[in-house]
Amino acid sequence: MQKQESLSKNQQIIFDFIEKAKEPLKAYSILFNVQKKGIKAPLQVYRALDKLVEIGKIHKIESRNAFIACKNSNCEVSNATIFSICNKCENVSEINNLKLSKYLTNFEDDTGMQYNKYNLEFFGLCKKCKAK
Amino acid sequence: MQKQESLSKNQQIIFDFIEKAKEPLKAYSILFNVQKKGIKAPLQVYRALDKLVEIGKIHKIESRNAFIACKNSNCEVSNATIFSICNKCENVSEINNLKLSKYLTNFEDDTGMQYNKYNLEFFGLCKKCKAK
DNA sequence: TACACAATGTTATATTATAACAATTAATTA
DNA sequence: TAATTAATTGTTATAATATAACATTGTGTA
Repeated sequence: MQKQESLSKNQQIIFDFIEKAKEPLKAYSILFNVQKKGIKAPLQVYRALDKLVEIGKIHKIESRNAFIACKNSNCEVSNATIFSICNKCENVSEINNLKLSKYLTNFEDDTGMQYNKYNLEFFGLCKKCKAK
Repeated sequence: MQKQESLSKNQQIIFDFIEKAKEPLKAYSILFNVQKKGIKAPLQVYRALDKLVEIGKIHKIESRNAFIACKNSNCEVSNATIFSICNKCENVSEINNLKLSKYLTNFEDDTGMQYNKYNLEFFGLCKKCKAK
């Protein structure tokens, strides 16, 4: 059985497209763009996206319903993500801050709940938009 | 002009319903349940939800597309939310941890971006589900 | 009272995502 | 290598989530 060392055909097509992009992509925008590669249906896209998220090659920006390639090798292990989102230009970037990620990974509340995953999204104005 | 000290009719109906609920509610489930109160269209629900989120009376659980009443008076000021989500029973609760929220509110990365809002969702198994 | 703006009502439609089922491909193991 | 098992694919239909556009009504304030 495939051990996810390599991606399947559709997964590879979709990952390549997301990785090349500079901003998070929406599922139907991906669909539109990979139709020339033979991917015709939403479900083909969503299945690949699900898998890619699962194995940590991409992340979903929940507040935007969009997908972005992982730039942080740690994520593949931890399933933990931290993003910075500009509310004006919609620029999204992954925050790679060891101190913060450690803090969150080790976080325990008083309920005895055990966390194996978290997703954090920071919103604000990026440097460029602030200057305007 | 109304200063949001009081809610409008639709806002109040929808807030009351969400506040009574013990779990996060989806927009169309809210719609179905408030139809007897005269709210007939999705847009009426979404408009009220938008406003209630904006003024901090409710929060959106982004990963679930669901809405929950705020149990933390600080949120109304800060727009900062931290949730704990059980992946099995789907129980969601707001984490009220001053140390963590301060840490996040004061967080600065090296991009010079200024954050005025964040949303954090922790995932795992709650005590009950872990025991099973 | 007149103005400005928030909120409402309504219809239509856009966007995001999954169900269900059949067929195929790839790794495992007997 | 044949049989087995699981992942992946293909396809059609449909469910679930959310917004556009426009007309109207309510409410606070100058």
